[in-house]
Amino acid sequence: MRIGELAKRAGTTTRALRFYESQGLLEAQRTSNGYREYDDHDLRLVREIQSLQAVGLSLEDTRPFVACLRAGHESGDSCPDSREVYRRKLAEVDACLDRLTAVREFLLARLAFQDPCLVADPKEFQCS
Amino acid sequence: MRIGELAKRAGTTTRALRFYESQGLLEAQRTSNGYREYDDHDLRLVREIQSLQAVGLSLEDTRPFVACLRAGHESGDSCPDSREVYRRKLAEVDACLDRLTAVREFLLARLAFQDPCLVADPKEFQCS
DNA sequence: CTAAACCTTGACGCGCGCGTCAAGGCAAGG
DNA sequence: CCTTGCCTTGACGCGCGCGTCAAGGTTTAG
Repeated sequence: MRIGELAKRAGTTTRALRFYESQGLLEAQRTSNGYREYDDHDLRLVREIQSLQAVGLSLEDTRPFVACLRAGHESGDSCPDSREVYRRKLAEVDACLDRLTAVREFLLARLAFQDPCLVADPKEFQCS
Repeated sequence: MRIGELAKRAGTTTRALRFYESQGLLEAQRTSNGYREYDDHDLRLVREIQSLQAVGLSLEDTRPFVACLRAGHESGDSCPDSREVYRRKLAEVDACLDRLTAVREFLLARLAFQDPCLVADPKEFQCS
């Protein structure tokens, strides 16, 4: 299949596919007229990239998964490098959760602080 | 005080302060030679901006807080517009927490089982 | 007098994953 | 023949909050 059909079947754009190729994530055969030619295996690679991006991994982070599939493994995350990416991302997510939880509590506190303005001295807290 | 001293006292850079001015967040008097001149009130404004940025608010979101302080209020978050920003940000944070929690569970599942199952439909997992 | 250390405006760079022209080649239908 | 709809490479745009020169002017210390 050519790039347009691959894009359609993967639910993405030709621009994205060409970008993946420029980043060395996706390769393509070329027909005599210079058109890119893909097969179902390439579709599988693109879907792998998409699902990983959906989880918040960067394109760079998807590299080991793609390499793992290219190496013939059934799933992209069965290789050590891929699993290391998972672990690193998990640590990032945990840190992010902590930070956001703190931010959330800060916001709740600030919102609650002046809500009792109806009870407090109206000269100190202005609610308009 | 001039811009260098304000930057030092606020723990930021002159570039940031000039950028705030270009965004209409910070104003400055000018001396005869064209230098910006600030006072303690401006320092207060800058600190307000910084603390809000630390919570994850964009510069645009700090605008109501600065305006609130300029209007003479004791705290930047005592005005309705500021509180609305707080509420909107809280909703964002809550949504982000939900997404990150889902991502975390996905990562844990993938790491736990050597033989992984297929990914669910790719949804948006974009979190700051 | 010179050098250092301030200040000014203006403009480009960066990360990241593409979107969006631009300018053209190739293949097939009418 | 022309149009339509694919395809090619190349290059700039975007968001956001500044960093980082560039090319000067001003003030102060020695």
